[in-house]
Amino acid sequence: MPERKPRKDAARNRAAVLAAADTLFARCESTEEVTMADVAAAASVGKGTLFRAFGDRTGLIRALYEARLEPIEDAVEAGPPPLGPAASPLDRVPALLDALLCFKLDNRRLALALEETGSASPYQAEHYQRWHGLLQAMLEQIPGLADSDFTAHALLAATRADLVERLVGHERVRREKMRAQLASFATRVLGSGPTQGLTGRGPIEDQASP
Amino acid sequence: MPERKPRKDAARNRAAVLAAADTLFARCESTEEVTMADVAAAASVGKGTLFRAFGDRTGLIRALYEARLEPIEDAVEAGPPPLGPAASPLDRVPALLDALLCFKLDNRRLALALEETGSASPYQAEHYQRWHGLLQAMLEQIPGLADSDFTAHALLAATRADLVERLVGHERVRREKMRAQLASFATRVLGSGPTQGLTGRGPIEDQASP
DNA sequence: CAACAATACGGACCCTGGGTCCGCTTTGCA
DNA sequence: TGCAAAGCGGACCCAGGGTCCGTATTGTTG
Repeated sequence: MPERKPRKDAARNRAAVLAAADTLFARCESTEEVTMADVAAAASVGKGTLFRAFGDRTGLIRALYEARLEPIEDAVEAGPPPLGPAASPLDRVPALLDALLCFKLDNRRLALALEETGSASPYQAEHYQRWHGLLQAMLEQIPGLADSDFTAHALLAATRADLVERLVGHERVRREKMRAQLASFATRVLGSGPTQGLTGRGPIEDQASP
Repeated sequence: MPERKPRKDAARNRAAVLAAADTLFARCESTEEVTMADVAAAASVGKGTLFRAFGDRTGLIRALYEARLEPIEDAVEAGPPPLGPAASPLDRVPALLDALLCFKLDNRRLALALEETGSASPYQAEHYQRWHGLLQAMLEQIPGLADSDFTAHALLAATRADLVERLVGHERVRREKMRAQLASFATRVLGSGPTQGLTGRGPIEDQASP
């Protein structure tokens, strides 16, 4: 494959931009108040460099987002139950939703930015496809559950960044409460209770937004 | 109250703008490709007039949206069951969701535009509050259902414009199929089947998008 | 080490598109 | 018919995403 290794300065600049963007996004209320010029300035880099490295605004946000998402992907792909592949669907579906919820709680700004960016919102993001496909496959293994495609979408919709933002930032719902509510909702949809409850702060450690 | 009646030409222009915007939005794939200048030109009106009448882009879209929404609001507020207030919650919740879904199916572009506009998406729209409040009140009357606030949000999330757009425009799910899936999903969440099924094209007649 | 591609840099520049301003026109009341 | 008040419209403004290209770095080759 044509994977050519980048020049040293290019790599350094890319990292600087990522770090600067991360800081800036975390500091402000909405990512929309951070301009590309701001990011470039904060990273001590020219706009040209910024755009060459990430293509466009969406590319930058996506890069940031996917880096943060990696731990969860690993945990789902090869981690221990209830998130990992060894768990039974009845446990794993709630676990996945909970992991996603926690992720959005910890990365509100970023998730919000990504789901708003572009036109067709989160549905065109490649990782959405992954979550949906996985969830659907799990739902299909649950007896008596039809419409796995739609159901997967509907369950994921309950973890959307702007809903989370609304509940946490506006209605002041507490983290644990929201996790419990989502779990209970999922349980209802699945048709019977899971074999174990929620514990701890979240399935994956991650830097919380300030 | 300080409700002063507008001048005749102002009223005419307002109507012209509304009509022009409607046509333009219906014609294009995404409302984002329609600029305010386009709307003004199509309505044979200056940009100043346009902005004076609606404040800003969001105002225009909202005006269009709320006009379309009125029939549903009436039906919910004072219509016959299962949408009207006489119905039991177990019938009315699915009916409301179905009405909302049909509305979004018939007004995809518009709903999409509104839910994307601004930052905190649909949750800051005043009509969302209404649907949510109503739904929550109904859920509270259903025995054995906790977390009515969250549940209402989650159910509404399943009718979000971009999800509808995704299913209909991308996955090519047929209208009736989607209605059935949503109904079935709602049923699951409510904990038991409704006392009647779906019939007809939709609860409210409305111009379909071309 | 010198020379030279190839690659990257960066900030001046462009352009779209939302929103404003203000001199002119229309309306409608007296 | 006269005269405010209300409204009109399009020239204008400006933020901000994205591009361009002359210059600077890199690292490779003899």
